[in-house]
Amino acid sequence: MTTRWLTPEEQRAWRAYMAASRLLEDAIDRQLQQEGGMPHLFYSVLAYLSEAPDRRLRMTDLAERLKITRSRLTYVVTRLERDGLVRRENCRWDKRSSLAMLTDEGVAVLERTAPGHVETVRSTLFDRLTPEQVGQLEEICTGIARGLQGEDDASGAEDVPWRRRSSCSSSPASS
Amino acid sequence: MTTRWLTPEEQRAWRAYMAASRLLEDAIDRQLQQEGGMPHLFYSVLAYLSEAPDRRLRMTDLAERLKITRSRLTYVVTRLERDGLVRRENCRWDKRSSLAMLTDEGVAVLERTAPGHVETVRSTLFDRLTPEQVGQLEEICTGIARGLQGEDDASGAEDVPWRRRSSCSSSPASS
DNA sequence: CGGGCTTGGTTCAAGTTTTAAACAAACTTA
DNA sequence: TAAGTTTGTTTAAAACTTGAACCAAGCCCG
Repeated sequence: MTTRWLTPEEQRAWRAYMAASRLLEDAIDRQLQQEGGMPHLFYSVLAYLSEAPDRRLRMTDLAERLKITRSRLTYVVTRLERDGLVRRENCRWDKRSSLAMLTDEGVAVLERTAPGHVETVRSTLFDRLTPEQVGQLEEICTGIARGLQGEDDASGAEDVPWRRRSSCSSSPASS
Repeated sequence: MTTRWLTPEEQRAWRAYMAASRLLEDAIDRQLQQEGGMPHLFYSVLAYLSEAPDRRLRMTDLAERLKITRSRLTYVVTRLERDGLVRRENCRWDKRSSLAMLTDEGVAVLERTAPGHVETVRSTLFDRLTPEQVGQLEEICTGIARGLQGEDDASGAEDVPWRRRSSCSSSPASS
C-alpha cells in the first residue's frame, strides 16, 4: 500500500505539537527542578499518591496511571524513598504487591512545591487557552490516550473473563 | 498571592494531556527505534535537514527549530555523523558556524523510514482526530509554543536593535 | 494436592541521554 | 582595537532508561 502522507494541515499541526510539547515539558521540568529539586515525573508520583485513598498506591497501579513501565517506577520510587518523600509498604492482602506511600515529609514537599508548579502550568498553558480550547484539548487527548491504551489488550479483550483485580487500596481511585 | 488552582476541567485536560503525550512519544519512539534504529529526535534532525535548502542547516538554526539546546544537538549530530547519515561542513560566510548536512545515505535511510513513521503518526494521532480537531490542535499548540518561545527575549526585545542575522543557507526555511 | 502459568516487583548491567560549565574562535560594535 | 556576543564543542558527572533475568506469591485445573 502506498503511504498516506500528512496533509499540509496535519503537517502543521504535528510540527506545532512537537514544538509545544517539548517547550512545555522543558519549562515545567526547569521550574520543578529549580524550586522543587526534582523532575516532573517525580512530582507526578507525589501528586498521584497524595490523591490516593490513604496516600498509598500499588506500584503497578501507579505505573499504569503514569503510563510508565514498572521498572522505571521502581527507579523513581527508590529515589524518592531515599529522600524520605515516599515509603514502601507491604500489601497485606497480596504479598507480592508493594505499596508506595507518601510520607509526611512528602506531603510537606508537595504542598510547598505545588503552588509554583500550578502557576507554571497555568501561565504556560491555560492562560493561553480559551475555555473552549481547554475542552478541545481534553477531548483530543483522551481520544489519543484511549487509542494507545487499548491497543495492548484491545485485540483479545473479549477472551478475558475478568475485568480488573481489586487493588489493595480501600477505594478505587478515579482516572 | 493565593494560588489559582486548576479547575476540574483544567485538571482533566492536564491529566489527559500528560497521558497522551507520554503514550504518543513512547509509541513513536518505539516504532522508530525498531524500524529505523534511532530515537525520534534523531529522525527529526534528518527530517528537518531534508527539507532545508541544499539539505543543510546551521547547527544553531537546527537547534532552534527542534527546540533543543546546541549542546544537545552537538551530541545528536555527532552520533548521526558517526553513522554516516549526516556530515558537518564549514560555513563559508561565518567561520564559527558549522552546517549539518544530510548525506545521501541519510536521505536513503530517511526515505526508507519515513513511511513507517508517518503511518504511526497517522494511526496514533490523526486517524483519531476530526479535521476540526486537527485545526484546534494546531491552534492550541502554536499558541503555547509562541508563548514559551517569546518568553526569553520578549521582555527586552525592544532594546535589541537587530532582528536576526541571515543564515548561511541560501534561502530562509519556513517554520 | 502439585505442577504450570501468570502477576507483581525488583535487580542488574549496559547503554543512552542530559546537563552545565568552561572554552576558543569568529564576529560586532562602539 | 577592546569589550562584548555568538557559535559550536568539549568535558565530566549525573541521571535516566531499557530489557532481560529473577524470585516470590498467587492462581488454575486436572
